[in-house]
Amino acid sequence: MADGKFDAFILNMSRRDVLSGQDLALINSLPANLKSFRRGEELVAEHSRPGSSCLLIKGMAARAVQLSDGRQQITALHIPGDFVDLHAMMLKVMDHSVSAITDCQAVFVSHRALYAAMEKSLHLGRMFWLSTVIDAAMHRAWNARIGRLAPVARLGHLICEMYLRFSVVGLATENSFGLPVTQNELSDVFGLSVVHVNRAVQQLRRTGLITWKGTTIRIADLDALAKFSEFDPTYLNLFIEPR
Amino acid sequence: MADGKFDAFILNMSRRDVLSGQDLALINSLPANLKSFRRGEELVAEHSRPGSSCLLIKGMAARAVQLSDGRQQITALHIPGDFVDLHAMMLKVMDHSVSAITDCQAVFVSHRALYAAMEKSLHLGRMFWLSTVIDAAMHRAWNARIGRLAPVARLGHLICEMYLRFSVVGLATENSFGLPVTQNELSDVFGLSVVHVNRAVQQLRRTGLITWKGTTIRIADLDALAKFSEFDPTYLNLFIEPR
DNA sequence: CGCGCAATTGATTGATGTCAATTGGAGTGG
DNA sequence: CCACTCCAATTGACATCAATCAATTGCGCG
Repeated sequence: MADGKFDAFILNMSRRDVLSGQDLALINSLPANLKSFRRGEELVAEHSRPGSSCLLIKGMAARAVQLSDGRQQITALHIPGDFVDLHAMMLKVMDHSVSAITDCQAVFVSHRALYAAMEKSLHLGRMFWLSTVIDAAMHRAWNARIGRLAPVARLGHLICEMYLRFSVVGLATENSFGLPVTQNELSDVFGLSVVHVNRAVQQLRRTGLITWKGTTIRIADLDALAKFSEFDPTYLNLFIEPR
Repeated sequence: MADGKFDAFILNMSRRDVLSGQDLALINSLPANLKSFRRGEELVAEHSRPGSSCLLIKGMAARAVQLSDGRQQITALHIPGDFVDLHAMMLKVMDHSVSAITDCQAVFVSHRALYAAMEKSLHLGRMFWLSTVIDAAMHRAWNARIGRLAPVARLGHLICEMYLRFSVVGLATENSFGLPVTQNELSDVFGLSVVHVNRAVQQLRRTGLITWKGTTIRIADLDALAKFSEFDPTYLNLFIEPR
């Protein structure tokens, strides 16, 4: 324990509720099986029945729903500290896959160990529940983004979200962060063609609201970007509440 | 208790796991505050902090994310037996609203009572968790639908989903069910214009895969419709598993 | 230096939104 | 039972948006 594997997850949860010493100890003593993945590799396969759930430690991963003709929709982007696959504990059979967007590291915790920890602390159990319910809230926001926002606004909205999420786990500076996602992957996030994503990126650059060079995004004016993109951070649940 | 308010919810859960006698008793003894709503009324307001969660008994309701200019995206459609707002228990602040699509009835159960029941049965707590995690899986499927399916396929996909869900709670016949949702509401579900929804409806009718008169939809060939619409029911979790 | 992937561009086709009527059907009052 | 109203469904014409196709450019890395 205290080897830091769970630090980012703890940061994440601590932004939403106070964790007791017992909760922290239980988390840190979870048996964690560290694995590394190369960009493009699958962490969890669609239709599989995982016996353990993965928590991302390093790099980025995506959940994707696959279509029969090979197209896919990315339904979530995950960053260090996200307990990505807690859903599998209740769902039993994966309705989607999780794969590495960059080289990444994740720890796998068996469902047996998670059940045991939850029995010792009902509150910790609720924290796990909370984590999946925030995922659901993000799914809703992504739905609205795809369904109702113009392409440029979709981009701005995602940038606001990712900036805040990276900030929580200490991976953003005052006004910039790294987003190692290709435009092709973004096209699967936004339900657009690659070409159109590219045009949206350029259009967003022209607004002057952001600078985007390589994988580094610098936000010139977060409030203005949020307004421009109809971004309301409520769904990220970044407030401490007893839960 | 045993007044039937929770029957549809129990049907729903029983299709996913075995409920013990204790679980059933706990559910049926939950203090339930019945309320009626007229079409268009709000059951739960965006940004509110509900102290209780609602379970739909009769009629249909929709979750919707609102945009500043009045547009909205419907992120879920709910039918009798759906414990619609369990999410609020963990989220504390609503990131979306729930409103009546038809006249409807719902019971409200206080979070205090739900916490108490969950303390008596960890398994029941997991059933509540499961319910929200299935919602998340549906959100993912809806994401893929909006992002990657053609308008006609989106319609077919929704029809498959609603048919199965209505079947579970005994509200569908062998091959038909009632879907009291206007094309205008469907446009907010699919992220399309009303006009285009109308054209998609007609196009789907022309395939002969369904008949749709008034609010009644008859499915001529479910397998063919599912194939046509890239519908894979995995995400609905319609299998019994110990959870 | 050259390979390979990602980003970018232009031209074109096809899909979807918008606008403006019109039709159809259920319910209401006379 | 008929006229009227309201709302949902439908239609056609047209403008826009976004996908597709086909290169080309730019950049990181061996």
